[in-house]
Amino acid sequence: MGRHSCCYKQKLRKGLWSPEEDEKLMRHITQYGHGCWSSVPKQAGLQRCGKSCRLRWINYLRPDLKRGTFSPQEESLIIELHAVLGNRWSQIAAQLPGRTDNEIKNLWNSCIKKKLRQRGIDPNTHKPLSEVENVENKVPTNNENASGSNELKLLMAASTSSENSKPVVEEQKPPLMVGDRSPVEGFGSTINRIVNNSLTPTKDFFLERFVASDESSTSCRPSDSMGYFPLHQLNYSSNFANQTTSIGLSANPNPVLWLNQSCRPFEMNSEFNSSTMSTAMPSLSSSILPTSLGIKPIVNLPPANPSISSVNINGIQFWDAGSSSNSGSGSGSGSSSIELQSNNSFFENGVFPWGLADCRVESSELTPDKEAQIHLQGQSEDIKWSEYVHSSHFSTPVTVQNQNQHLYSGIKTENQFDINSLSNWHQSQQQLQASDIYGKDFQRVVLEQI
DNA sequence: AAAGCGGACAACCGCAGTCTT
DNA sequence: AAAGACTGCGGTTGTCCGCTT
Repeated sequence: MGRHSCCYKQKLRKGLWSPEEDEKLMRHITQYGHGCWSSVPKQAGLQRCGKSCRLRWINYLRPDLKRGTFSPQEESLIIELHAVLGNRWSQIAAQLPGRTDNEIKNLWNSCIKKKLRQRGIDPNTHKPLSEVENVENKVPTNNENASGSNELKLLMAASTSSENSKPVVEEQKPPLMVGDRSPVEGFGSTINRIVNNSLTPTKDFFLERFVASDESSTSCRPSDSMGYFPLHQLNYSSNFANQTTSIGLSANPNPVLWLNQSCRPFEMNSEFNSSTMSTAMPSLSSSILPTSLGIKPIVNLPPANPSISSVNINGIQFWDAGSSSNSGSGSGSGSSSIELQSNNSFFENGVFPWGLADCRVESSELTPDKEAQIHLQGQSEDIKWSEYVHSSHFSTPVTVQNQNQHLYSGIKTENQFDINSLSNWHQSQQQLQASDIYGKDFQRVVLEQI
C-alpha cells in the first residue's frame, strides 16, 4: 500500500484554511461535485492536497453541518453510543445528524471523558471506576475497548447475563406508568422498560415524548439531569439479547437512535419487514410504526459474506458490525444497525422534536419563519444551513434533505446550489457573527474581512 | 498589562481497506 | 494476482482564544 500521492507533493499549503480557499472549494464542489478528491484542488485552484480538501469539506464546509454546541441530549447519545460502539466515531456521528466524527471525537476527548470520570465512570469501559480498577488489578485489560468487535463482546456479555437471569437494575424499581417522567428515572430507563417488555410503548407514549410542542420537546429529553445510564445499567444485555431478532443490530435498544437514523437517506441493502420489526420493537411496531405514519422501516440484513464474523447467542445470530463496516460505499455504511426511513409525513410533521431537525425542515408546511422560531425556542445557538438557504441569499430553494442525499448516498453533484449566491456565504457569517451563532472560525473570517 | 495555562477546535498523519488498472 | 490509487477512519498534534494569576 502506497501512501497517498499527494503526501509527497511539495508547495502545498497546510494549516488553517483562508476564506478565499473555502470559497474556492465551496464553489467548485457545489458546481461540479467533488468527484475524485485528488483532482479537486487542481480544478478548484487550490494549493492543497485532495485529502485536505475532503477533510475541510466534510468537517466544515458541508452544508448540512449543524454548528454550535452539543446539546445535553447529543452528549448523552454520544455516551450511550460510545458504550456500544467504542471509538468508532464515524458510526457514532452517523447517529447524530449534522455532526462530524471529528467534532464528536474532539468533544469526547476534551469534555465527555472528563465528565464521566468526574461521575466516577470509566470512559473506556463505561463502568464505575472502582469496578474497573478492581478488574485491572486482576486481569490485564485490552486498554481501549474500541478495538476489535466491541459489539460482539457486549453481546457475549449479554448472553452470559441472560443465562444467569440476573435481575437488572431497572427491575428493582416500581413499574413505570406511561407518561411518567420522573426526573430520576429519565428516558433511558423508560427505553429499558420497553425493551424489557415491562412497559408497552403506546402511540401516546411516543407522542407525549416526541410531539413537537414546546413543553414536550424539552421535557422529554434525556438530559443530564435525567441521568446517564451507563452500559451496565442499561439493558443492552439480557433483555436486548433475548428480544431482538436475527438481524445485525447495533446493540442499542434506544428507539431514538433508530428514529434518528430515519433522516438518513441512505441506500439500504434490504427492507425490514414488519414481522421483524414487530419482534425487535414488540408493541411499538404495531402501534406506532405502521405505514399510516409514513414510516418505512428498513434494516440492513446480515451480509452474505461468510468471512464476516458472527455469533449465535441463545439461538440469535449477531453479526459483528466492525467487520462489515466497509461493505458499503463508505459513508455511513453502518450495515449492522437498524435504520428507519421516513418517507413522508411522520417526521415532516415534526413528531420528533429533537435530533431530527434535518427532517423537520423538509416539511412543506414549515416555513422558514416557523423553523427559525423552533430553533430559537430550542437551541438558540444553532443556526442551520437551511435557514441560510431559505434566506434571500439563495434564490434556489434547497432542502437539507437534498444535501443529505448528496452527502450520504454517494451522489456527488451538488449543483442545486445557486452558485451566484456563494459570494454571500462568508458575508452572511458576518451578519450572524453578532449573535455568536457560528463557530469561532467564522468570526475570524469576519475579523479578517474588516 | 503580560505571561502562563488549559480548553476547544481544526487540521494533519498514517494506517487499512477498497477500487481500479 | 499484484500494484498503485483512492477513500475513510482514528489518533495525534497544532493553533487559537479566553481565563487566571
